[in-house]
Amino acid sequence: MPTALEKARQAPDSMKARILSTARKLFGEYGFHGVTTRMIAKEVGIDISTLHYHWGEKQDLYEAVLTDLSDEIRGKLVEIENRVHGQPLAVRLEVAIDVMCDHLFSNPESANLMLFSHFSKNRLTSEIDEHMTRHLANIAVAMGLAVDKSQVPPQANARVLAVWNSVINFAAGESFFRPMMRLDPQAYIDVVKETLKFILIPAFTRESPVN
Amino acid sequence: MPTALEKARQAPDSMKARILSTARKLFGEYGFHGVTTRMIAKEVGIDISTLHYHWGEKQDLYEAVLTDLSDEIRGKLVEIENRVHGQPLAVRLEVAIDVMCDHLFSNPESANLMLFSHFSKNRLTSEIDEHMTRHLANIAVAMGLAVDKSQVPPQANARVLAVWNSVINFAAGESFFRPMMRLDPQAYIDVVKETLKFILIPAFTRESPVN
DNA sequence: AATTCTGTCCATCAAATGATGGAATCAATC
DNA sequence: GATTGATTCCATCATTTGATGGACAGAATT
Repeated sequence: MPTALEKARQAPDSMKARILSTARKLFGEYGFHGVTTRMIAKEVGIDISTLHYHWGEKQDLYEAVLTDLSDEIRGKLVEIENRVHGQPLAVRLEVAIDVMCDHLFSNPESANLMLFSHFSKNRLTSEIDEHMTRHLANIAVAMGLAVDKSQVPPQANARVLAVWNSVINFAAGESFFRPMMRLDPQAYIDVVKETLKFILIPAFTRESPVN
Repeated sequence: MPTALEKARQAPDSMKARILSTARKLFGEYGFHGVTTRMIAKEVGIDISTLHYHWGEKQDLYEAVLTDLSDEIRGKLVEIENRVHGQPLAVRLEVAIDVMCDHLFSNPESANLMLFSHFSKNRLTSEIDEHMTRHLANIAVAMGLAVDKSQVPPQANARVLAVWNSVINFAAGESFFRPMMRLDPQAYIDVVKETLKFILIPAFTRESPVN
């Protein structure tokens, strides 16, 4: 008998997982209201009934997408923390920027989904919000901006948000920014990484400048 | 006989202007697909026919909203440029942050609309995109990152975008960020301004630090 | 072999949505 | 006062959309 954990992790080619994956891609491109259940079903190549059978109503599917995204982000943050443990802040920032950029540019819908979920006034995602709040608190502690992850001062939260947002913006905005800069995809990624380091590192290392 | 210019500037309480204003507010809150013409008409207190009579189809109204927004942004940028002319970069940044924050927090839908129009994959707004591209080129020149506004290097564009986005993010994300930080509106604005200056000014002044 | 369970699709529904034609209202002009 | 033009609303349409009931097929279980 499969455990609850095993059941939760769908085989990646199961119908339920394929629907989730396609829904994630489309919701990331067009937002909740810009996607119809028929669009998702057609992209998967199934009937809408099959979609509803597996995921219930549209909103449930959307929330499943956000939960999936939240888990993925947590995984990336853990990976970063493991790689930079004990390093000085400038190095931590640099690695975090590189890892998050590589990840977000390989998964273009992730950044869009985060923007949609943070900036839409349809605040129907309170559970995901709490996950996000925890992630940001962890980053604040990791960056030395707070000592206790349950008591992060507003200034620390704001600084973490500034970092976090500047990273996801360049990923989510690629379809507008990159044509504007006339860069090919790889050059765009390189310029974004360089720019993020240019902007972010001096702010957090000015007490003891690297140069 | 009113000139074309006078006709273009609607009396602010004319029906056409009231519809535009309400549409702007709602599109800023819920995005293009999240708003129905009936929602706008109901909020104005009129029939949908009246809305269609003045603005044609929904998409035309949406594009009018974006054009309106673009004009407003250009006005603010001109205002900033007038106020900081001849000042050193650190001062220019500080004033720009203050003015843009004050403006965006007084017009909460503006930041959302910009996010929607830049990050949505429905790139139906090519004309507005060109306006935005020009605005960003002007900022690049004003910040000394480019000499010729018709030839802005990608790095300069990226740095301007990083600044620009970090400002509008805090405005657009207030409904998520402010509850997270448990701040009242004024305190939130103050923390945002302080954070933006903390992040942005060191990056652009590290050759000659202020301290 | 009969039964049950799971997954899939077809047909269909009710509500929402974008849009329009035409009547009614009202002010300006003749 | 009649006429014209602009504005507004009511009634209505055709599509789209989210969602469901029920038939059907195949696998698993008895």
